[in-house]
Amino acid sequence: MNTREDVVAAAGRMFARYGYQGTSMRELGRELGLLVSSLYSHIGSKQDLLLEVVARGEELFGASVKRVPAGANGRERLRGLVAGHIDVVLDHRDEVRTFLNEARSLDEDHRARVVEARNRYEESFREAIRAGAEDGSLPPETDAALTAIFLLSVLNALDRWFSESGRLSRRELADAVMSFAAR
Amino acid sequence: MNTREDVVAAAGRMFARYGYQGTSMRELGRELGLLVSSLYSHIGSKQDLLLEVVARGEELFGASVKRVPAGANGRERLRGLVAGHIDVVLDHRDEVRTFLNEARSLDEDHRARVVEARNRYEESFREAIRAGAEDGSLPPETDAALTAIFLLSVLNALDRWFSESGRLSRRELADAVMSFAAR
DNA sequence: GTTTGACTAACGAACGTTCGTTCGTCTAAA
DNA sequence: TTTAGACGAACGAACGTTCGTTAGTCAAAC
Repeated sequence: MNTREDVVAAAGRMFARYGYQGTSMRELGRELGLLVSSLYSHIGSKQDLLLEVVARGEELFGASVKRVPAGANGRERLRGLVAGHIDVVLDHRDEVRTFLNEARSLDEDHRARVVEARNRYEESFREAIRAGAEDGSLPPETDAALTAIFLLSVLNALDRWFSESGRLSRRELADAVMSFAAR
Repeated sequence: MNTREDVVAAAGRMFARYGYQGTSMRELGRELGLLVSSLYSHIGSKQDLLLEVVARGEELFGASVKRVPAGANGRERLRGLVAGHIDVVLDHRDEVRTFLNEARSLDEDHRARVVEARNRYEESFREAIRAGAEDGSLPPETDAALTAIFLLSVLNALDRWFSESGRLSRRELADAVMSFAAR
């Protein structure tokens, strides 16, 4: 017997691996040992499923920002954002992948909401960098906009190569990412 | 009247925008003012179309590597690779996007070939970085593997934000990317 | 100078399959 | 006795592809 939670989780897994359009409801059912029609006891539509997975990704990043201590200096806040991002990406690969890659399959309104959430998130990086450049914890000439984009480019690509059993720990990875941004 | 070239170009455009699975042959036909069936006067199958677009992306990156002067020192070679990558990404957005994002829709053999091509390409970055660390043109402790990944993460994300009419020129962008690598 | 035949590009109908979704029914637990 | 979860059949629409056909072009053969 499956719960709604199982269905959403399996959808996340398959959306991340095969994409939204590449995932059929029949295959999703097979993943859970169910017939297609049985899925509709748990969910309203395939689009709802995507919406839910993407929303979870969105919330994970939002929660990560909130966890960064507000009192710290710019560099420490940026470090907190980087470490938080790493954790979110590696601990929730399916939701994050879907959030990052499959948002284009959302209807226009929801896609716009995702874009806005991403902008807000990126702004929190810019803000920390600007603060760091002013309080002296980061090089004063650091370009906040460009640095934020570069950092997020690196961070969002993580799950394509980073392995928990690899050469680097998460902490070492965060160090390496930070030393890219701040010198 | 359309040529085979028109069909491939339109396919690249649509694969880049909507994804392979998100592009129907009927919509591709509509883009060209043709009925679906007419497409098959020019191509063998939808998969062939993807294969061709991806192969073009592959060749563009391969050609870019060949354009880098072999005599230069490590840093200069890396700079050449970075500048070449920027040009390829921005001058051939459709093919590159399809090459980077839609390779998973290829059958296993061709996908494996793409992965191999990407590894070879990444290795040329690592090689230049290692050479630079040895010949003194880059900081001696530079981690070639990690730096290559970071650079390519940044470079591959370019077409999501870089605008030709924006604040940065391509040259300035290359400078910024290089200063990320070489610190 | 006309005819022939190969070739290209496009057509419209149809193929079998898969898609997401709906419906009424059954079963087992609450 | 109610109810939630799974079933199996069915829906119309869309999918990629194939088919036979047609109109137009161009060069060689007559």
